[in-house]
Amino acid sequence: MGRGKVEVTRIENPMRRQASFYKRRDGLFKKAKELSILCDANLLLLVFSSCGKLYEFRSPSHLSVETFIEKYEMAHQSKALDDKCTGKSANVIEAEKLVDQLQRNVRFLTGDESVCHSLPALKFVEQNLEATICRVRTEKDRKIREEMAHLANMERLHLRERYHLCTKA
Amino acid sequence: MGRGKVEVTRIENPMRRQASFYKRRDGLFKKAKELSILCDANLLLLVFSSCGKLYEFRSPSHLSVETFIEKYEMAHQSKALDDKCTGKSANVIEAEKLVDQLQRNVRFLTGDESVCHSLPALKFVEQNLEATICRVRTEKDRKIREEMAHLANMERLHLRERYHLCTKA
DNA sequence: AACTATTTATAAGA
DNA sequence: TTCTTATAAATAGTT
Repeated sequence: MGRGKVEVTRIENPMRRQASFYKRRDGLFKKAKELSILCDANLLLLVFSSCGKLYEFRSPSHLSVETFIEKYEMAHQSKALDDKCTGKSANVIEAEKLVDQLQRNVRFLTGDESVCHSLPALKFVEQNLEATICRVRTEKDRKIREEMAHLANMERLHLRERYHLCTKA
Repeated sequence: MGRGKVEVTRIENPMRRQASFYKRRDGLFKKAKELSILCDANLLLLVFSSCGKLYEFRSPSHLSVETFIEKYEMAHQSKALDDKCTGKSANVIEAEKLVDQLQRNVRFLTGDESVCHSLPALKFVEQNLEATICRVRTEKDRKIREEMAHLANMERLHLRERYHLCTKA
């Protein structure tokens, strides 16, 4: 692309690296936009320069970065579900991953790192967390009942089997 | 790019659109990779084809998509903080946005949509939420105490002022 | 998948 | 930065 073939390795000269960054960033965003329009694709592009500045492109059909992440998570959900069905021991690992992700978001919300939230904001978050924990507990209780019913059924079958053995003897 | 200038508008022919998608997607990913290596930039690229399939690129220095989102949130945090300092009424709107984001993540975890989580997973999530709500409450209480102290101080100053007025008279 | 005529991107220089 | 330009790279249409 230009005078002389480019070898894909880090540009050591900082000036040239910066110049190249501007040009290639612009080029990449242009290409991203074209792909989304020409081919009707949804896409998210986040670029952080080496000094930490953020540049962002989202295809217009999507409202927010979060919407993309949601879709991304959806696309991974089926995989996670498969893992669950095959290797049962992967359950906890999966849960840990999910919770870790939640933790990160929560850490952002509650702001361990010097963000001071307003009182109404905190009240709002608190209420929301209460509602969420309620939902999780309901689901947990349902699961427990389900498991107990399953055990009870197993027990019933087992007893019946023993009964048959006894009558045969 | 190619035989004839391209006008940037949706390709209506589905076959040609699909062909173009493959080529441009590959091109875009190549460019993304080059930018990250040549210019030492961190970047995330998520592409969803029109039929919903996900293609992803992350610069190697980042471990996960979540890490990117975290950085993205950080880059927006300062802006949010500014909003808070200027227009105090923006507080609740900001909180609502944050909580909405949390809600989305939580919805994914608790799975309103047919994902059935294991019992250990749910227990883990529950414990985690309990810890979180505890943190939020602590912060809320701190805020309340802070505000009360402020009011008490105002009251004290007010009383002293009245005392001066009385002694003068 | 491959080819190839063109357009497009961009590295280096000004 | 911004523009110019020589050259490499991408890709639309075709096979």
